[in-house]
Amino acid sequence: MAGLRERKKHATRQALGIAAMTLAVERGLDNVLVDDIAEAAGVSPRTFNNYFASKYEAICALAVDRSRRAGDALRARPADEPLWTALTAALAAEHRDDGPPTREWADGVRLVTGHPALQGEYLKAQALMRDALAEAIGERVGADPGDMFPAVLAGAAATATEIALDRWLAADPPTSVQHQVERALDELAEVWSRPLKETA
Amino acid sequence: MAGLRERKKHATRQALGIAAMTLAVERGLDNVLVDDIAEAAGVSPRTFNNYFASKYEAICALAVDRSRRAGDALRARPADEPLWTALTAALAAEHRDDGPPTREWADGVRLVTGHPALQGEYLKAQALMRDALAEAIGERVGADPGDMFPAVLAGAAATATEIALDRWLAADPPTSVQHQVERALDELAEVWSRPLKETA
DNA sequence: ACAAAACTTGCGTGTTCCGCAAGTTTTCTT
DNA sequence: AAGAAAACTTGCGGAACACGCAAGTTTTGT
Repeated sequence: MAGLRERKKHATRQALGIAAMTLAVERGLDNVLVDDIAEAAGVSPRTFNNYFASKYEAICALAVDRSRRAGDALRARPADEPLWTALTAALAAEHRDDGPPTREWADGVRLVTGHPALQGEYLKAQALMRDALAEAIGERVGADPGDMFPAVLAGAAATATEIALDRWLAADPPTSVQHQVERALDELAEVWSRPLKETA
Repeated sequence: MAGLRERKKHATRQALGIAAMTLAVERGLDNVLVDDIAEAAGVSPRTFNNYFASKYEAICALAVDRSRRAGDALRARPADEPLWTALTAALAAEHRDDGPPTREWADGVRLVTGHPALQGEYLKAQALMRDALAEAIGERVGADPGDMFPAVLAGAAATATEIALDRWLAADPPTSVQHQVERALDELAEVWSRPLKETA
């Protein structure tokens, strides 16, 4: 059951992350102070900085957590499944809508992916996802150390996911993220099949 | 000849970037103040912040500039050259050693790619490179708007370049960056040729 | 039940980042 | 060539931030 201490820590981190994101969406990024976030999460301002080095980091915490799960999601797929199937399923599962109402979530994503001041933090989350995926892919296919296949595939999948997110934000009428992710990965498979050296 | 104003601005920006990077390598990132950088570059502290929003941004300015050039480097290749040849040549050219002595440069790269506080800024530079390359690739192959080929290939090339840089930093005996980039891109071509859906 | 380890909190401080307004330099117009 | 317009630099001022430290509190392990 993972110890009280750890559960509390996790809860605080999450509370801070959600508070940060919510406030930023509601009032605009520049009208949110660290103190506000701390207060909304019910901890002291000083404690905020024990969890996050900046408010931007806090706002992107959810994205980071998702990235962290990506590797495990892939590992959770049955071992006899082909890599591509497993990868698609893992990424789709990770983008299932279960959290907050999609509308607010979309605003959050728009903020995080769109605001210049958050770009750095968001890119960290992306990079983490690439790394997590690459490691899991490497394990699954038993790639040897120097092989860049895992990193390249993970990067491509991350790119596709990013494009899927963009399309989802722009989609009218709205669609599910999951659907966009699946579609984008389909396209990725097609793209990958094009002979590189024969392209004019 | 591009106007005096613009030349001056460019010079200041470059001076600040170099000063920032040099000082950070010499003394360690935490022992460099914005004031130090400004003084070393011969401008007022306030002016520093007209050019960069943070000292981290200044330190990564060189990387950003390089990224910016990547797209043009590809565009500069003859139009009748196959894409892959042009891409390899462009990236190799962009990593020719011409700047400062390789040893100091390596320390700089190590700092920028290694220090946690700089990760965000460095990732911005990488992202810029992907975007720049993607755009140039798109133009070259005449991809239509929705096609994710340019983005995916640019991402893969960026990944390979990154790996090349890592290997270069670790190489003993030392090799040229250019060589590592060419080798990594060769490997990328091989990786890309693997059938995605048939991978176990 | 007791000690060790981990976490929270308030305080204090050095640094940062940016708005503002005045002064200077470059560019544009005629 | 001269004067107006636009762009850049600089100092001042202040709000916010990030973090070390030490004292108090909570959880954990024995």
